[in-house]
Amino acid sequence: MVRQREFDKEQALDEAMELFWKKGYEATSISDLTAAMGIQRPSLYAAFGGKEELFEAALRKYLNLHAARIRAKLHTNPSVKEAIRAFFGDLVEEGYRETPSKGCFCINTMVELAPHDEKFEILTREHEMYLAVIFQEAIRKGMKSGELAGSLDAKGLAQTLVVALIGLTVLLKSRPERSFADHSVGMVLSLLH
Amino acid sequence: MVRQREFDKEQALDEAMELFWKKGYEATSISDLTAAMGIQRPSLYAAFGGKEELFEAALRKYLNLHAARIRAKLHTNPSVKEAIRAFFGDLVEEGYRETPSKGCFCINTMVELAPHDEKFEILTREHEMYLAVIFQEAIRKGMKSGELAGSLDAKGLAQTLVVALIGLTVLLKSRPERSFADHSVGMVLSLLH
DNA sequence: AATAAAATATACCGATCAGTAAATTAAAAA
DNA sequence: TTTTTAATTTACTGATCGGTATATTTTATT
Repeated sequence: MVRQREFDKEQALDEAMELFWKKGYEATSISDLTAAMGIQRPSLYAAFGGKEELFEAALRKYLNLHAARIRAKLHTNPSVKEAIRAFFGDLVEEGYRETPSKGCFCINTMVELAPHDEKFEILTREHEMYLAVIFQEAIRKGMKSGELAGSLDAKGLAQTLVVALIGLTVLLKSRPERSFADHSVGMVLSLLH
Repeated sequence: MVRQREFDKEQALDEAMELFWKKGYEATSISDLTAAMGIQRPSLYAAFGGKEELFEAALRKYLNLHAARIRAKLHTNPSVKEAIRAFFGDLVEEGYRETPSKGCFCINTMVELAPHDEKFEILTREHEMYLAVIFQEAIRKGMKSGELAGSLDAKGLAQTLVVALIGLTVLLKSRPERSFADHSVGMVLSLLH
């Protein structure tokens, strides 16, 4: 009955995600996108609607992958303290290895679009709140196991870790001396003691 | 010998700074700028060179004002602890009052331009390092006066405050529940004890 | 008053922007 | 095999982009 799509929609969305992640919304043109996605212009509009709809789809995909990746990282190590330490260590490590530093697609969008578009304000806010919940779960787990003091404020601590995560991610884009990031990570982790 | 400029260059630069700060580099057009600055297009190019040069001039002006404002805020209160508490309190307060939240021009530039333009990577990095020095001076002052423990790591602590400042500023763009910001501020301030 | 230098205003440049109309091609259903 | 539906390709739209050529106006110097 119908001709079928010649490209893989998820794969094309992945390419769009990478490009929007790396360059942001305004600096990415439809021509950039079609080139990276390997499709023609009308195919993009037929499959994804338009630039903003495509951006939103790419961001939503990123948010899902991002949250899942963080949750997984926080549960690979039996020690919650070690897991969180490794998480921030890897964050810094990757920030210096990757060039240029794409940072976090969610954070990039909070800065570029959230202030002027309520849809992205909500989307990014809910993601950051969700990340706080993920950290909170890990902290509670450590408190239950006795690894962390039962007197800790799990929620406040988790929210503080998210603030530090955002701050570090943005700071790394300017490639400061390594000790700047390392000292900050150490200080933040000391809140777990 | 020559006709003199009919507009005030510093005043025009202020308008450009506000606009770039609010909208970022890519989303701000020359037409937006001339309208806000109240000048004609060729006057802009004659006085400032071009879009990127104007952006850099606006950013440099912001960085100077920003650093001076922070230094002043940290020295209005005889208690360093109270001064830092007030600083972060005001930051959160303003983040919720101002709509939309312009955030920090330096942070916006770190996210939008630093990863792809070494000039802005350096400019923003040096500003954040300078902010850390300003915080460090305040902390050392508190240590000398006996208000803060002499065992504190002033440098690391100052760098951590900068990371928290960045994280909070970005987070506020998504307008999270107030307690999110307040709890994080409280936790970070607890590092001063 | 004449001259020279720079700021102004109008109008324009080619390039690129996001988005689409029209024609062609492919493939499933009849 | 014919028909129908949608994906592809090519080419295009008007609008806007950053930047500038040209001509006019202003003002200090001669």
